[in-house]
Amino acid sequence: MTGETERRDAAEQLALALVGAGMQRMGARTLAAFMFTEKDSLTAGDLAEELGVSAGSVSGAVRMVAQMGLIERIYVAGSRREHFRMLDNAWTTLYSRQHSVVDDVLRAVEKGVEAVGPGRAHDRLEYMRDFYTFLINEAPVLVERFERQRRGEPRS
Amino acid sequence: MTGETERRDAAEQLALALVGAGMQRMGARTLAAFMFTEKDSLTAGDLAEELGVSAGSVSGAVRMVAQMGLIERIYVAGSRREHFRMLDNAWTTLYSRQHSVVDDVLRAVEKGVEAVGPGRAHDRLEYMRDFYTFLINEAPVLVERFERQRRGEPRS
DNA sequence: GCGAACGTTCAGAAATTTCTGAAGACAGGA
DNA sequence: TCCTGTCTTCAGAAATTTCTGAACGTTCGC
Repeated sequence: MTGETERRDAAEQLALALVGAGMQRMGARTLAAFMFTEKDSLTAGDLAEELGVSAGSVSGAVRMVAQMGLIERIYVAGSRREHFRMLDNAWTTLYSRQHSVVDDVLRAVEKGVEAVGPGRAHDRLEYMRDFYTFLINEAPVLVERFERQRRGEPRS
Repeated sequence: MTGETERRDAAEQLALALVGAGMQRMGARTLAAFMFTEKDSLTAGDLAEELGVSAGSVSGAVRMVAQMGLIERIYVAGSRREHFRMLDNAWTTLYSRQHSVVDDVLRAVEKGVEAVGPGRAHDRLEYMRDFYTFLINEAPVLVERFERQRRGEPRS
């Protein structure tokens, strides 16, 4: 249907959008490569070639993305190289992870609430705290709802 | 209750957390300053002094934060300076804005779906597209629910 | 029109992030 | 044990982001 060039362009564009969303460049490109491959798994060498970067860069990027829980190492018999595969729930995982960032903000705000006496600032901080708390609680519910809906299950 | 130092420390900590969430440093510090002030409004000069940075930096940061819709210019009679105030709905606004970033990702993914023929990649892209579409749709609902709940209104 | 008070812009400095490539570590086979 | 293929680490290079400060605009009062 489409040429190799179009595929790569689309992958690069996705990577760019992910960078815009706050991801490291190399990690984003790695994830996009997994997104667009037809192969079962990719090795560090595959990635280096596909992305046109050094082995060192790939090593770092893969480590980061793996630790984010988006890809996993798999062991392929008869191959000495390490193979990686993208997890099915990578995107929902990524969404949840972004909420761990929200958690950091929330902790900072809670400290603020304690550090400030009554007044406008205190009120503002409480409002913010409440909203972020709400988000933290609702995010997993949202993801769960998506998954249920996708599996075609009836609403709980 | 607390000293000036504690207040500033807490503000800096919030700024740091916001940077972790992907905000520009200066914008985050500006927002934190608004969060922690007891004043009605702040001028560029106030911010420069509070944050210990140049007028140029403040100008850029204020522009960015204002354009994000988190603060607004207000006109104070008898003052030639421009005053700024944080909007009450700043945090829900910020949350919604983050979803405009999600929108960029979604567009890139949709392009990918078109650019790739049937196969694993196509399936993965579709799954991702569906999840991000779901998020885009649900985010405003979530915010609305928070606001209703906060106003103490009964569940719709 | 002129000066004072503010705000903005922008070129370059400073700081930070990102990438590379070479050296090293490690595992397996001979 | 030594060699080979693969992965990791890390110091420094390159690119990018961020901040400053000086020059320039604008507005207002006189």
